[in-house]
Amino acid sequence: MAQRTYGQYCAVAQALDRVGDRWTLLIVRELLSGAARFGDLHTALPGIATNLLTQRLRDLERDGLVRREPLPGPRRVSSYELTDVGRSLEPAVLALGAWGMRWLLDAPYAEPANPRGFALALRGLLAGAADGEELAVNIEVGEDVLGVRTGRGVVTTALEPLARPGATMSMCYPTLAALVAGQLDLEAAVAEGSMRISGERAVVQRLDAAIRGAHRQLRASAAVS
Amino acid sequence: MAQRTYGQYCAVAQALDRVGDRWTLLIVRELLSGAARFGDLHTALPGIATNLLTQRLRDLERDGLVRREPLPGPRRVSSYELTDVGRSLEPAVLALGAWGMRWLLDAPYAEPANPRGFALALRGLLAGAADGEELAVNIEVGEDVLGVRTGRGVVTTALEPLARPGATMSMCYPTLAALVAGQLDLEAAVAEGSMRISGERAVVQRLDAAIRGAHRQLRASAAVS
DNA sequence: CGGGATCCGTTACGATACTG
DNA sequence: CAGTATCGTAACGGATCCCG
Repeated sequence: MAQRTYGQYCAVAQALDRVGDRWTLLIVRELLSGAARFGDLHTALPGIATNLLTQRLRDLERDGLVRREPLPGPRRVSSYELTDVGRSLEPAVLALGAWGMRWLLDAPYAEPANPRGFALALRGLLAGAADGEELAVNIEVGEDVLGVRTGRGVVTTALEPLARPGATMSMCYPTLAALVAGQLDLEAAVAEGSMRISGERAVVQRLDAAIRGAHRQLRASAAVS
Repeated sequence: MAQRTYGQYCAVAQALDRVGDRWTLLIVRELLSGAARFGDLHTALPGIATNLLTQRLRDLERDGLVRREPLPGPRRVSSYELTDVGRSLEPAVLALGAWGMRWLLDAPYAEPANPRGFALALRGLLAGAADGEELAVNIEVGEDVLGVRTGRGVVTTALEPLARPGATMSMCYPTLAALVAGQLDLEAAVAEGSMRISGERAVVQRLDAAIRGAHRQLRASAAVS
């Protein structure tokens, strides 16, 4: 938001002056799962015009949320990644996602599949629910592998597989969506054959318990409505 | 955002489809401190056009975040207040504010004074820092009185004075701003005469400690930048 | 006077085409 | 692939007017 700023003496307004523009927070959402190239972002943000994506990235760079790094190689290809300032938006993005989740709880899965979105969603789900649990799981879904690790107060998810996972789960995106939205639990998914599991069964069950715990919290806070 | 929706299968996008429009989250911010009338909102949101404020309130009402209630009296005056769905946005708004606070830490106070904004800011500051502390303080500032109460895991602030506060503080808005921004602590403010205190001195000191604790956390997370 | 509705110029956005 | 250029459309901002 270069021109239309609120300029209020208010922290929320200051935040929105940086990330309140259309598409901006969704770009940040993507980058919260790691660096990305222009084309990655353009794919993950269906409907954004290329000039607008350029504009937003320039704004974010100017405001110190995003750093642009030229990739090695002959072609002048850049990679965009969050600075520490940008990354520190994660709690706010997760809080917004926790609020917005209620409209997905009963929604059918919709294309296109967004690996980064699911990585972030899992991080948000597990952040409040998996304290103390030490888990390391790879989730194979479509072409992608999400590495999920929870520890003491820390949850990390990445698009890279973990080297030594306690277990590996394999499924398609609609199944993962149903799982994250709390429409399906692991038992049922395995029973109906939409998910395959290898590795330690107990690890998977603790993950399931954590996810279901997170949904209990979500449903409880959404039920007031 | 009626027309331009993201429509993605993503909780963040769903949230932004409801509160991602310009001004919308600032309207919610205002209403988080209690019901308000059209004119109150218009005053608190300098620069918003009246037609736009009307439009946003209608959108929020349609999406179930805001309820419109006719006030008693001959004139057909309405009051707008958040529904439970709307109120459940508070964590996200506070998280955004915590992130945006860094641009206020070294900024000079700017008009206009926004009592509701300060009430919310205090809530955000104390939410993470005053656990266990039982405090009840009235803050007299300008024409307004902010009632601040912290208890076990709960912080409430309102534009109403508390009936039996442990202490009462009196100051002007720039002083309150400096306090909330961590530019000034209570000792200094009292010493320089910009603040008057009555009631239990210990209560005020515990409040001071809580605020300074909150700023330690803020500075720590912002220092990474 | 509070609470809007209407009108209109300006800015931002969205779609597509084009270029190094 | 990573943008730039162009252009029609939708949203915003400011002012004015209206109505009880």
